Amino acid sequence: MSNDTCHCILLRKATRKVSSYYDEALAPLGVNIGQFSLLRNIRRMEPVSLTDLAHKVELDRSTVGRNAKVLERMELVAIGHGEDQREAVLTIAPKGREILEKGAPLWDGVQDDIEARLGHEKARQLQDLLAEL
Amino acid sequence: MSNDTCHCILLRKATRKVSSYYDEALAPLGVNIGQFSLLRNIRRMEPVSLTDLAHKVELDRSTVGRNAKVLERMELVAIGHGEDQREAVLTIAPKGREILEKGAPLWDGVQDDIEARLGHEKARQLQDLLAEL
DNA sequence: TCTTGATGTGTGTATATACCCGGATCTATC
DNA sequence: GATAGATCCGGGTATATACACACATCAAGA
Repeated sequence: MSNDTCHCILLRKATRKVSSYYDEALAPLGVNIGQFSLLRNIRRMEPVSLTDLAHKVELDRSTVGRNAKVLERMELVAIGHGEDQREAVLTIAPKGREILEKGAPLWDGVQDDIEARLGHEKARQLQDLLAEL
Repeated sequence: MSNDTCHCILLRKATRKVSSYYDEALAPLGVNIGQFSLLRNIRRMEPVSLTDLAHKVELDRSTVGRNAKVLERMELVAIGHGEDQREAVLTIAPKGREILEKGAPLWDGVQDDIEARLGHEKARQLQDLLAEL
């Protein structure tokens, strides 16, 4: 019984499902929604340190560090050093900008699909509820 | 902009947050919410094969297999063979039943907290919305 | 300047998750 | 009864995520 009403489990299922929608749409570009979103955050803050970025996206620093490394290997992001030699400074690489441009309409498509399915009212409700958790 | 309205990213954030609520509550028992929930599902279906369990919890078979292995190492679950020699059959071990009993009130606590914070109305709304995704 | 404490990373470890592939077993068909 | 196709699992590989610990660097004070 309880498994069907567990807020956590239901959230996880929904997250896996919705993630796959975005992942499928972005697949032609070779990135998943987590990477695409991280890329967008980096663009908005670049040049940005791992710590600042991690704070922004509300993920552990080490997690962001490892995710960033994947983006670096894909040549979507450049990881350099700031004046403070401790800082790893992230900037978007040319290929990364390309992905951002090509990915925008794909992301829009999924976003629109979801809102169309739920309706604007419910989509808004959902976001409000998630923020209250 | 878009990162703040991406259904997927917001879902992920909410999921991580809510997971931590349950994880903290269950921490004294040494299990997390994913393990506890899996345990509950196994109890409900035991003896159950990996494939059937995976189908039930909507996770990949290999994922469930690996998660089950962790539970086996913790001695919460026993993994044996059915008549069909291919099947890995899961059953709850004595320690597992203990965890299930002790965990129930802890799980209830978190569940109640969340519903108290949101209110029954919104809690219900949330679950309905998640199901529509 | 030297020491100390704070800050920023990277790595080790562990779980969660998915996809793919290979090996074992079962089943149906001939 | 033997073979072909279906089914089940395990392991390899890759990303995502967190926590703890060690190392490097910086900044402030003696």
